Amino acid sequence: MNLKQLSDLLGLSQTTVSRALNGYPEVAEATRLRVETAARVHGYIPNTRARSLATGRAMSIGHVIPISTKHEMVNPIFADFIAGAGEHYARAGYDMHLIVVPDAEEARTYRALAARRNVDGVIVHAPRVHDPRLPLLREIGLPFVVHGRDSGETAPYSWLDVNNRRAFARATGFLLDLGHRRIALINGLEYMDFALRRRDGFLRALADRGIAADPALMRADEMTEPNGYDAARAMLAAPDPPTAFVVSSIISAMGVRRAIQERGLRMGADVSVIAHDDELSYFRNADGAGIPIFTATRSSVRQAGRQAAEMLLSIIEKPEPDPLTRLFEAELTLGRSTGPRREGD
Amino acid sequence: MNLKQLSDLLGLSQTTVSRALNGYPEVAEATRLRVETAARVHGYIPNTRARSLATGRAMSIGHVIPISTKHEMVNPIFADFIAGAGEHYARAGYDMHLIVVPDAEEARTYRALAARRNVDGVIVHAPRVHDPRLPLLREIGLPFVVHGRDSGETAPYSWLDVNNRRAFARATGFLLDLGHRRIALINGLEYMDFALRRRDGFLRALADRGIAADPALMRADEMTEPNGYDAARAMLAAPDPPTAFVVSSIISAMGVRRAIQERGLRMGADVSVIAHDDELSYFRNADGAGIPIFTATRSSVRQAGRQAAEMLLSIIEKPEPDPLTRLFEAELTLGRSTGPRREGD
DNA sequence: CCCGAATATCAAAGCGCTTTGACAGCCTTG
DNA sequence: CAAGGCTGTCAAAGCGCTTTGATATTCGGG
Repeated sequence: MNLKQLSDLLGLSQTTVSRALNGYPEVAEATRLRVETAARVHGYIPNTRARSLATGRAMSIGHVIPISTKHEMVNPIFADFIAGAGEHYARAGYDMHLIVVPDAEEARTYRALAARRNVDGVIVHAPRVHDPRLPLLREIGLPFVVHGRDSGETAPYSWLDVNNRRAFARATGFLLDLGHRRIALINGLEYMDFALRRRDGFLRALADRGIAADPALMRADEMTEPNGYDAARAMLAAPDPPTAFVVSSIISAMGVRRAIQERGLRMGADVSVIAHDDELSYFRNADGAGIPIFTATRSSVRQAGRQAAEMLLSIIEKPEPDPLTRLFEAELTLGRSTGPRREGD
Repeated sequence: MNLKQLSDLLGLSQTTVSRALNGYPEVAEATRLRVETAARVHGYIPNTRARSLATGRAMSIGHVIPISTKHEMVNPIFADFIAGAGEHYARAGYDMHLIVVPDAEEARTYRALAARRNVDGVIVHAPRVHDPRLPLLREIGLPFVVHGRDSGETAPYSWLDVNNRRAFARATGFLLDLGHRRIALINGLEYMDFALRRRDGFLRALADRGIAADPALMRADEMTEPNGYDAARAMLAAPDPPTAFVVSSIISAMGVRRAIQERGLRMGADVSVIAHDDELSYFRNADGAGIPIFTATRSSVRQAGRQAAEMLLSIIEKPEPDPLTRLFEAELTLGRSTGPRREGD
């Protein structure tokens, strides 16, 4: 069933039917009603491609997820972010287009994306420092919103991000308040912008108390469970082990917990851990009773997805001269993984 | 730069330019070369929407990911599967379209998807038993490949799946060989088809040795770390605890391991665990030395994604009367989480 | 040297929709 | 009652591409 068939059926012109369906004012209310019921009855739904060819709007948003060719990893927060964004798109009548880009072919892929005009804008995931995608997208003229920020980028752009620096400074400060002095940082890869900010926050909190950071207690790697385990195990086995950990992800924190337990120590009593919790659906940070397992800096990545979608659509639908930005504060939620430094440590 | 501009520039008709670019034989080789270089130089890339309006092919595949409204969870294997599929699409010149569907609105969403004609086919994720999506898609006439199977579906359809029944039977058999008799199953939600098959395999292996299954040792739930922990903890605290676990996911297995350690037991020595390993990029089942942590039934979900994409494209490009099916055998890889039953248990 | 086949190119129709500009018909208003 | 303003509807152009059917051009063979 296409527009022509429907309008023939109704004895109206395609123009009138199209207008009726798209809510234009110049069609009589009685006609609109007649058209709408006919459309419903016959299951008429406009062909997206024809429509977007005519309007110039693709009604589709691209999500560009970089696959690090080195590690072949997909960011685990990606699925939840997508789910959040998808909710908003569905409401707004947009489609979601996924573009999996090996970092080697970024430029080519983006140019093709823009030329082929099948998305109205993109969400940029996992920005690095001096991320080449931002100037590229600007040059191409494709609207975009970045999930995260790029400290290396000087020109303004739209982004939303959690206050990573503040969150990690607070987490570290909290551990210092508990008396800890040997605090380790298990971070993500530090060419990722968020990881750099977290590191900054960590270092700043230490510096504020006049404590020198120990490079042996800082590790940056892909945020997997085994990596968390390996890092923590090595540190705990060293001569002057940490009494507390700040960890960039719940996933690596699970590895840290394993290393702690394996050493016969109790998390929360002997060793404290604060993790960053993105509220991933498969790692709800809560025990059966709903009490958080990890003390955590918390910020829902799913919620971020919803907001990113909302921002991008608003930019596309009515472009503003100034870019949109949104900064979330992470909550610091108390769980059972932190406690005062034990005497003698 | 569009086709008209390019052909004007070259002094050729749009027809010739289009044919030259699309590899039709009726254009002189010299002309083709001239056209191709001009296209490259001026960065001409055909507008997808116009092209697919003309050809009737969307050059786009939909991935329908159900969001269980109850749990608001996104299947964690989804990201890796997508990454694998994405690789193949990129090679074949297809786009990937994501459709996040709350299970309540399935029918409506699919019908709209088909009517709007913006995908040439879909991959169905996470089939349930008697999944309504299969008959629906067949009725609509949209080509599809199911990742997994639907035991409740009698009509033939294209699918690819891992031999879950066999894998879990082997895993259980292996534990029986090691002398274990009290073996627990920590499964996924059993309205999911894969979970049901795993359960079957588990039960069959027990039955083959004449061992009665103990309902107290069987649990089906969302495969999260806390759920694995809760289930294992409860079982280990009961009067006649299991000496081994078969677990449907590496993620819940991490919870099981936690419960074991917390009880002061050693995984692999006091209690054995076999997990199903989808080779998720963030949960590589290996320690620093590359030795698997968990003994596991292993099958790469990323590889499955690649294959699913390949199957679907082949179905779309040259439809066969019979559906395509592909069954993988999971490897049973020995890690350090299994060992013989201890005396006296 | 002409004819017919093969080769290279083209004009135009069509994909299904939106949107512009025009046009009937009707109602006010002076 | 004519002029002018609304209303509701329409025909047709256009979005950028592919593809059909036709038309030049070339070439070898009789």
